[in-house]
Amino acid sequence: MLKTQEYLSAHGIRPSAQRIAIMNYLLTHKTHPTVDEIYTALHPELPTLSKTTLYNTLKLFYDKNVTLMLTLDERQTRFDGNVEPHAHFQCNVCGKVFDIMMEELPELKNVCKHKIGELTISTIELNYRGECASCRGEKN
Amino acid sequence: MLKTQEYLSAHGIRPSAQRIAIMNYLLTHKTHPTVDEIYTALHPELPTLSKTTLYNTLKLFYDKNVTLMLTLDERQTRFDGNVEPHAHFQCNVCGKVFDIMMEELPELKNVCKHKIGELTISTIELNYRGECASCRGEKN
DNA sequence: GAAATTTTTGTAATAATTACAGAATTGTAT
DNA sequence: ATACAATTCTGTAATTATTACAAAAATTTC
Repeated sequence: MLKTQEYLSAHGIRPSAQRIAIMNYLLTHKTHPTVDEIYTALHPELPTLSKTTLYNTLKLFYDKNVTLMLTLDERQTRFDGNVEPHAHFQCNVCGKVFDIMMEELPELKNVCKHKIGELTISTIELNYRGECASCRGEKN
Repeated sequence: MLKTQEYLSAHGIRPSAQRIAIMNYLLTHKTHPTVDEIYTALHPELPTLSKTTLYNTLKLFYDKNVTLMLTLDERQTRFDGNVEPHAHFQCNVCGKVFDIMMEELPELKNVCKHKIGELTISTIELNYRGECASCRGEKN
């Protein structure tokens, strides 16, 4: 818990109880949760937490670069506390999202620059979709 | 107009007047329009077109692989009639979306397969974000 | 310890998307 | 051509993620 607090401070985020709990949840759950999932999970611990606070906090985390916002589904935004360069794979069947570590991701910036030039790239998002191992296995 | 009709038929889509108009719009406007933008643009031509038809049709096009659905913004889905392998760049400032042709995109499937294996990849989506040439130029 | 600032909360508003059921259109068989 | 069946289209209403806003609570500053 102390670690999370320092992590927030180091990124210029005042570590309130709510913020620590939310950040901690994101750091310990690599499931790319939606706002609703986070809200439900934190409810026992923080019964007074409001959705507005959750939205505000996640926006703050995003602005301070400690959280990614993923627009994998068209309806709900998902959040990711892992800000290392990596791609995502979402299964069409079960909907689960998997991390794919990919050191070569930053190199893709050059491919884009080479094609267009003149522009400044701040982020890259690489999303795969298909059928995951366990859903594929359930076919037989 | 005849071309679009054949294109739809070739993909197993019955070419109604609405469908032709919508597909035609997507093929001639590479701006990655939202549902609202398509609706407004087609209104003079098809005053009775309903939003529901538009949603249903775009879903159909997506299922039949003649249209991409882009989840670049978290709120609105955007649509793209260009199904050739390409990436997208969205400007943080003006919001415009640019195509980045990229033949090497299918190769990225192998990178993912190599890391995880066992899974089936159906689509790849690569999104860049940053500042476009003209917005960058307006700084001075 | 009081005032000022920041954070949190709850409610209400907004807006994209979907559900649904009837109307219109199109295709098919006699 | 006509009748019937299937498909497509339409408008309205419901759903739901997100945002706006203003007051309450907590924290910081002096």
